[in-house]
Amino acid sequence: MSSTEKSPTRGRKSRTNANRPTVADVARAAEVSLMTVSRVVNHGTNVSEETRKKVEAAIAELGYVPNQAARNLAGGREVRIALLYSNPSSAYLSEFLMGSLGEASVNAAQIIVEYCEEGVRPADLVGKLAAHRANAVLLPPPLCDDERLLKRLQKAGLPMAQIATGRPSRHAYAVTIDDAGATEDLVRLLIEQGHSRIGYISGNPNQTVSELRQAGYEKALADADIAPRPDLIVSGDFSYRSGLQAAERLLASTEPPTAIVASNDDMAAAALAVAHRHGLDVPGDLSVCGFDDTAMATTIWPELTTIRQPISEMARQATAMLIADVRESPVAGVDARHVRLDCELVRRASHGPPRDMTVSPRA
Amino acid sequence: MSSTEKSPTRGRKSRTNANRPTVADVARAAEVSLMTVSRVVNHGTNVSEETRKKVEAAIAELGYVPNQAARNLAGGREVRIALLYSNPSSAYLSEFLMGSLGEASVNAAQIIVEYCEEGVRPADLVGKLAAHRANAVLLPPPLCDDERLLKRLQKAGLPMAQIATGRPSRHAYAVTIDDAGATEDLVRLLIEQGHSRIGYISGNPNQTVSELRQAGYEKALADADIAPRPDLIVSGDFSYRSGLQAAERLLASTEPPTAIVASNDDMAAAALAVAHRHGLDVPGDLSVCGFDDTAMATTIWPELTTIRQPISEMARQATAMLIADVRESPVAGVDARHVRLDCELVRRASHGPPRDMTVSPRA
DNA sequence: GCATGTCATGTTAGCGCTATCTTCATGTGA
DNA sequence: TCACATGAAGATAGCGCTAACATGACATGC
Repeated sequence: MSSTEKSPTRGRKSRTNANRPTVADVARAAEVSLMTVSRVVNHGTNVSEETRKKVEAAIAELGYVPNQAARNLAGGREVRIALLYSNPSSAYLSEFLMGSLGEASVNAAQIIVEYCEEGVRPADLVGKLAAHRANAVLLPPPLCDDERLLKRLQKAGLPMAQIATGRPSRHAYAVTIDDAGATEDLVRLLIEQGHSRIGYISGNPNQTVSELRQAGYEKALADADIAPRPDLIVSGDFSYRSGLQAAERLLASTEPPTAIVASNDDMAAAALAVAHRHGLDVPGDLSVCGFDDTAMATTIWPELTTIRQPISEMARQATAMLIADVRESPVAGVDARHVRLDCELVRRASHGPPRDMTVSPRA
Repeated sequence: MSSTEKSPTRGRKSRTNANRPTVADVARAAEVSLMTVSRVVNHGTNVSEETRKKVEAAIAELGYVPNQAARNLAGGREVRIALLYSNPSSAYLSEFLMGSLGEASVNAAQIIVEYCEEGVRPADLVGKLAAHRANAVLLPPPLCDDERLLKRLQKAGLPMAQIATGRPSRHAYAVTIDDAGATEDLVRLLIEQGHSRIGYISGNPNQTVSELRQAGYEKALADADIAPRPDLIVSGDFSYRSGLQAAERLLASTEPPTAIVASNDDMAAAALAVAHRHGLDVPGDLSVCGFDDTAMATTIWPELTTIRQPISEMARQATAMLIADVRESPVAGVDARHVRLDCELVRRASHGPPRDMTVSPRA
């Protein structure tokens, strides 16, 4: 029942958090007032260069680190960002979290991870968010495309950020990549290597990026005057399983493709497995490309040629936007901003010229 | 420059956090004092049943949620747990994070995710932790087995928790499973189905669980009076890549195994891929089993028979232990507690009786 | 009956920080 | 010259909560 029994500094010490230096300590050391220290630590306006240096020296010497709890209390602007997820693709999620948690940690914001079932009622969800005191929401795919959810969150006045959506909302922040362009690049690469029968495995139609990626594929073909063949476009849903089926169908064709572009890495990995099961050499007999550059891409063999999507960076930026919104702009929701990040074509070992090309290149 | 210009409630409102109800509001509504509300919200000792009900009703009515920042400030016991990771196996990490973040969120603790390179100097690391004001450390594998790191953290007086280690330290909390027993069960299952040539792909020797799992394999063989064959034990390092090589070696044997037990799912998946490349049917020609039951196990085809390791629950419990330590026990480090959780053999489609057994069972 | 204990509750004083107001020195232009 | 803006500080008052102590109402034992 008693813990501070033998503590030499009763009462006092037991409440203080491991007697860490406080602003007061720094102020004393630097021979300035409390507020001056606070000003230096924060924006740093209205402080003379000389004073700032003194304070900074004192901070360094004492190893002062601001107490975030006190800051939040005094400032009244605690940032609690709910990360809603429904797609348990662990590779995506963990990379996402790395970016988001990193940014949150730097800015002393809280990330609350909330699993959101497929058919959850948006109203219930909003209630839950309130209970968690969330004041911003992070929406990775596929939730970023859920219109009802977006509308509900907007109505609740919560700033939100869509990550990797194909259709950024006017009422939300959004961080995207050029899905169409990236896919186009990938397909163009294959065409340049001599492929003309290029199969495509599309993504889940409930994610808006699926359309964009497919459009990129079609555009690349059109630009090269290759007539699109409907039998070379097979629908998947981003799962490995669906990739297996899709690849089987593509390879069962009477005139099978010499390359398969899958709209994510999981399905590309599945296509690879199917190719091997059919006794095909990759990339000798069949080139296979993916999208995302998740861990899977370098896990499997041969390593996948794919599009590197900067998931972690996207999460980081989205988180930063929300933090800025909550901390600064009280008129949230109107001046939403959309950001598009670059992505990169990563050439690895799963693609190459088609077999007939290696015999007589440039046919 | 000015934001509260037209605000009807100057000064006052701009500082308060979206005028949420506070203890004072609840106290007023319930007609009791501030402290009584606090007591109800916390431990709840020394409050009459009648009063408690009144307060709880008021809390429910107003939708009061305690302000954690204020609590931490007043209580002086902010919990900041550093999660050190070096193994970027995303499947593991994201499941781990789910458990840990969930528990942390419920208990209003902070999780700080810190990437820790292979050869980082423990001294530097401790410095970094101090800068983050971390007051507890979570150590997933393989860091949980780094003796130098453990020693250094202990010296720094930081309570720590090892997750999935084979060698719990006296100075740390630990959450483990019965790695040896689980592997034994798996191998026994194969033996019961008629296998006797069972290959084994071991894990990274820098993780203590590797030994335990292999010991389980050997024990199961010994119990069944099957002479161990050194050529059936191949070393891997938990990576898919190493699994490919190991499986190739096993299958290249003059008398190849009829089953392969890999000490994790990634390597089992690799073994599966190699089997397919060799034209072997799984499980018809070869049974393949894994360990962990990560997303990989159900992603690939056929789905993997494996050991389900409750990663998320392990992370949750470890986090809970650390929170309890920081919040309550000031004599940390001595009364460390170790917990062992149950794990489960998950029978899926990648195992079955060996081919010759299907012809003449019970040979 | 009075000292003493126990329980339910109230009062007070901060936790460490920042918003806001105030002060005091400097410019600046009429 | 003085009113007035501007910049660089300091003083003060809380943010919402809880630890520690104080109070008052009973029950207990001698």
